[in-house]
Amino acid sequence: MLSPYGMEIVESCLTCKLRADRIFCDLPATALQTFEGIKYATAYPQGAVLFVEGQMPRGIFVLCKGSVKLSINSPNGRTMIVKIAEPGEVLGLSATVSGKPYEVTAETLDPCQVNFVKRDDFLHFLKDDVQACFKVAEQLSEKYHNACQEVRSLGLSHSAAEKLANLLLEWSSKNGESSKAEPRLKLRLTHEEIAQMIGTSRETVTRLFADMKKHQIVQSKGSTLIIRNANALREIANHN
Amino acid sequence: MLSPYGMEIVESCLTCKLRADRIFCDLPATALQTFEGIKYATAYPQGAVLFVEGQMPRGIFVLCKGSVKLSINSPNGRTMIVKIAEPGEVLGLSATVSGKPYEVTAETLDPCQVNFVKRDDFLHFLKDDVQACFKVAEQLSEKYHNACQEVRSLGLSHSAAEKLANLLLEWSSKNGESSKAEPRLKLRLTHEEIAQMIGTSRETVTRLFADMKKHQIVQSKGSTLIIRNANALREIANHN
DNA sequence: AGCCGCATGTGATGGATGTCACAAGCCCCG
DNA sequence: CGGGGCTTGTGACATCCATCACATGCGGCT
Repeated sequence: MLSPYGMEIVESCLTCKLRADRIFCDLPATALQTFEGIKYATAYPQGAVLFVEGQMPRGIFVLCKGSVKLSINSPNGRTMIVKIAEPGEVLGLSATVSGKPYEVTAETLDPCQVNFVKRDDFLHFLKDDVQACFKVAEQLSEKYHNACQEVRSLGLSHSAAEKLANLLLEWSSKNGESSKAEPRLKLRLTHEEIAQMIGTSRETVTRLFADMKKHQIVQSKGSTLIIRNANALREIANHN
Repeated sequence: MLSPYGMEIVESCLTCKLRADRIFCDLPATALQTFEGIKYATAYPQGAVLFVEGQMPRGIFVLCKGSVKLSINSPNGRTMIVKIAEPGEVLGLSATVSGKPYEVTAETLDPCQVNFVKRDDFLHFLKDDVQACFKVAEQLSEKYHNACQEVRSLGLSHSAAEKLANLLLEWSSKNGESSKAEPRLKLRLTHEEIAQMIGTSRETVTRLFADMKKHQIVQSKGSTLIIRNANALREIANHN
């Protein structure tokens, strides 16, 4: 079966093969059954906006497939990318729980498959199921943890180089390449977007990459980046 | 009855007069009873460190009286104040839930009264009580919300003036003075600490205050600050 | 009163980086 | 193959701010 955007749809959370390794999907069968009843399986094309910061919360979006850009925007057009969400992450959770407006804007980077649950349904679900409720607390802790990392990176480093190095190290640790001598990673974002992730300008990012290439710290092959000197990167990341 | 640091101790959460308006204290009697059984009422002098970022979580600290400075520190001695916690706030919550190290360092600014609950006890408590668990989710949402504000302020503003203006407006909105024509607020922090809150240097804060005084935007009387021109402040806060 | 320690005020200076302006490269598509 | 649109690369320049180095002020303690 194919979805509108050429994706295979995972029919049910009960049979989803990805269940075991997902934070929110490994509830006991009974809870999952209830969840089945209130969720809407949906699909979005690339570039779709799930919600905008400031909107009152309509509900949660469980990301099953694809990736979603979470950003914070200012009225004057500046934008800061907070995170690229991957499958398993629950979007709009904190706003849905607290009833306050969404904190961030969520926009799909790929075609995405998403399970949507209306706020009321979700709150009832939580109040009937301690386990689910606890899972939510865990997810929120995770989100808070990430936000703290963000604050740390933004607040404690003076140079843009430091932040970029940190970002690269973080990325390479996420895809399991960090243990290798010369980790590789696919750059899925433009310089512009990377700049928005570390709160600097596009030109600065370009120049930093140029510098790093000159100093043999990284090397790029098409859209893959090879880290040739991880120690030097770590050096930069921990100040100067 | 007087505690070691000259504070009156609130004996029991059941009779605490502050209960109604506190997020975590208004559970039903039965739950509160259980909570009574696992909490340790403790008191700390000014300058005490409740926990340090990076430590494995020992449990939660419910702040009943006093205020606590939450900060993020870098190995190179730089420090960033994330928040000044007030009574009712639960500290170390997200780390305790997730089992990851504390994200921040908590240090008392006054003599403080604190209810401590060990991690294991707390987790069992949560798993037995949906309501408490939901409260925790709400608190965590709140924390996440604050962290997002922090990211917004750090990431989306270019000038230190902007951040300082934002901070002052936030403070004046918190103590209910913001509606007045000339809101007043007590400055309980030094310029150094204010600088750490907005991620800039002490000298810059001093200079910014001097500027604002010169332009009749604020005026200081001892340790109280009077905002004479809130609109000008808002102007500064929303860019430049 | 006088002194010490901390908080605040202020000038000089250099460095990092935002911004503007434009060149060059790359990719998609007709 | 050629052109338009996005991305990347690069120079020149102004600006903001961290940093250093003192001066001043203020409160408490002896």
